[in-house]
Amino acid sequence: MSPTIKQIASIAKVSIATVSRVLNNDKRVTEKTRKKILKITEELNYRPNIIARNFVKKKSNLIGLILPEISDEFFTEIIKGVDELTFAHGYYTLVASSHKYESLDQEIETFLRNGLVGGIIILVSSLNDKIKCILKDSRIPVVLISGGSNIDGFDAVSIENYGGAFKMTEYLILKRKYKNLLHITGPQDNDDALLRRKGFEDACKKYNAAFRIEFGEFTQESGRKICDKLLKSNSLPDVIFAANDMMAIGCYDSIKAKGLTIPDDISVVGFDDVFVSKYISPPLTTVKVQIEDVGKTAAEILMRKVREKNNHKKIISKISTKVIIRNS
Amino acid sequence: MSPTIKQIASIAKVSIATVSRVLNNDKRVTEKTRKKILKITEELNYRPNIIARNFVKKKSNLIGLILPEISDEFFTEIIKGVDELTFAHGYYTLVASSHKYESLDQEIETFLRNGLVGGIIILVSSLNDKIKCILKDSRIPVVLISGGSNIDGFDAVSIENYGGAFKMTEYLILKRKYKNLLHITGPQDNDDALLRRKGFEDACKKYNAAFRIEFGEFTQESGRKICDKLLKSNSLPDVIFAANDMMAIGCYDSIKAKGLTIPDDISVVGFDDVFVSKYISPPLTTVKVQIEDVGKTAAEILMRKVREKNNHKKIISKISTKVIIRNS
DNA sequence: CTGTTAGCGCTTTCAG
DNA sequence: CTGAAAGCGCTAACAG
Repeated sequence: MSPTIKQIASIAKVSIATVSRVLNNDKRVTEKTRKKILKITEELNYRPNIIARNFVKKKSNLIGLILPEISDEFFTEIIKGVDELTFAHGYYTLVASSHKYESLDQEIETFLRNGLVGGIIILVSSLNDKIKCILKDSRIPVVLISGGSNIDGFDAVSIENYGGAFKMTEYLILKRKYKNLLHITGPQDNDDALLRRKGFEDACKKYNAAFRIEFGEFTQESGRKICDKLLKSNSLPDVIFAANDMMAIGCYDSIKAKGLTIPDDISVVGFDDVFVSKYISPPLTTVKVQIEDVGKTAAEILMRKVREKNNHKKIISKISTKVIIRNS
Repeated sequence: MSPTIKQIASIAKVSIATVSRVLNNDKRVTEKTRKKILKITEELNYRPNIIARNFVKKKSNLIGLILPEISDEFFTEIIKGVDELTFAHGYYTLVASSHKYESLDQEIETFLRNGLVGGIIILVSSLNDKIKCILKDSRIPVVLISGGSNIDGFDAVSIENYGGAFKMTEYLILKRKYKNLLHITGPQDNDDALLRRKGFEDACKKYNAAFRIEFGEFTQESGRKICDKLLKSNSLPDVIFAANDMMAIGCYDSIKAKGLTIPDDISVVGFDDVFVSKYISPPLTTVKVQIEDVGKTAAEILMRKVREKNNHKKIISKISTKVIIRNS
């Protein structure tokens, strides 16, 4: 068995309370006994039982990170950002994919109440009422990573979706002189997709450009399919603005398969700036999102909430975006 | 406060033992009381306190996954593989980057003994004696994800590094008729790098091909630098076999900057088959590693060990590799 | 079938 | 400054 404070106490011939005090840097111990106890813990290579400690203190040094799935780069960056920050605060990160939302609400509820974690970060593409309701009376702090709309009353960090899409569209119309634009949006219940679309539409309207919308799924495959269909028709837009890079890459596949060239025959731009975007040919013009910052910021907010139990001020943070001009 | 079994017991007018029994599917409870208690737990929306449960049972439904860092795709895939499998077994995954190995051994030791996790998966590039020693007398199961050499006495999963490199080299010599090869290896204390290099060398020797080695760091930057230096010299090899794709991409950067073309002027191949490899131009010929399987297999082994406490047979699993021929 | 009770390892009053 | 003792929520003998 691992040594316990009881054993240490008996060896040091003091009470367990004293040992506990030393371990918790309580000042009320003579330097002499402190030294003695420290020496013994050292020799026995003692590690406090965190479970026991968490149990009695009714708090946890774990934070939960619930993701819809752990698949692409986007999630890695978030995990990384969260882990870095929480680790620096002495917390561990429990990563749980909500496994295709089979029962996101159940999973959230369990996490909220089983005492395992002291706080929780949830990445949701959209917030339904049921989840809102569950979250509302959570006793542990919750931070949302979300599209950005519809997060009334929650701490959240989101991407500057609207602004990024607007800026990109502005660039396409004003600098590139495109007059006929097409936007491939993401899943219709996805907040990020919604806001990017709105940014696109508003910019088009503002500058009187012709535009239309196609409905994708944020996957490479869906981008390819939509583009295939498009190329068969006889009304090509000047540019395809895909709501994420993966769909843009799907468009690349389709366009190249047809023997057309980007951007001469048709231009394609994306959103996210995933790793591959600068390596594909031609390098993809896109809206850069510093995703690691999303995770980091969410963790920062959460850590603050966990510390300052009484701080109930809602924090909403927006991670800015930037148009990256390459050659597509 | 969240409801406890005590409250449920008092409402149901039974003892806490009975409540505990129905919660743990103990048969020794009448259907009637079981129903009654279940109804109450339902109404109160009771969730057992996992910390308390783990504490008294002296086991944990958490498994720890220690990574050197959470940066690239390689780690995402592993996290994904591990999470999927453990989740299916009712376990959660604690992801901890060992944060640039500041003190990997300390971190491992803490994990091993603080009671938090019931098992642990460690990704190490090489195993030093100190870590081995710590691992040797662990009371919880440990599975290593490692290069493959030097893992005597541990459960481990590794990549078929040697075989993959050998196959690739064979292909380069036999099919592509290259006579003068160069290998950029990885960090010198990295087992994966070591074995890939050995596979390369042995194949070259077997077929009497000329070869030399350059020393990289597994980073894109190091690949670029080495290649820059190489292109300035007057002894170009027919092909550069980089020990991973990122260095191969670095070579691409260097070669393209010089205005040379791949593979006509010089060929480049890699190892890993990361996501971007098929998108760069020209698509990279490489050795594919099914990395998700690495995580999944490690988790599988760990789950088995956690279940069958008495099973002390060591399991070593090797994930196979495959040469992917593209156009580089 | 059900209740009583001890105790997991630790923190935290409360006395001394 | 130090010790005794209670108790966190739950499980698991042990009695009945």
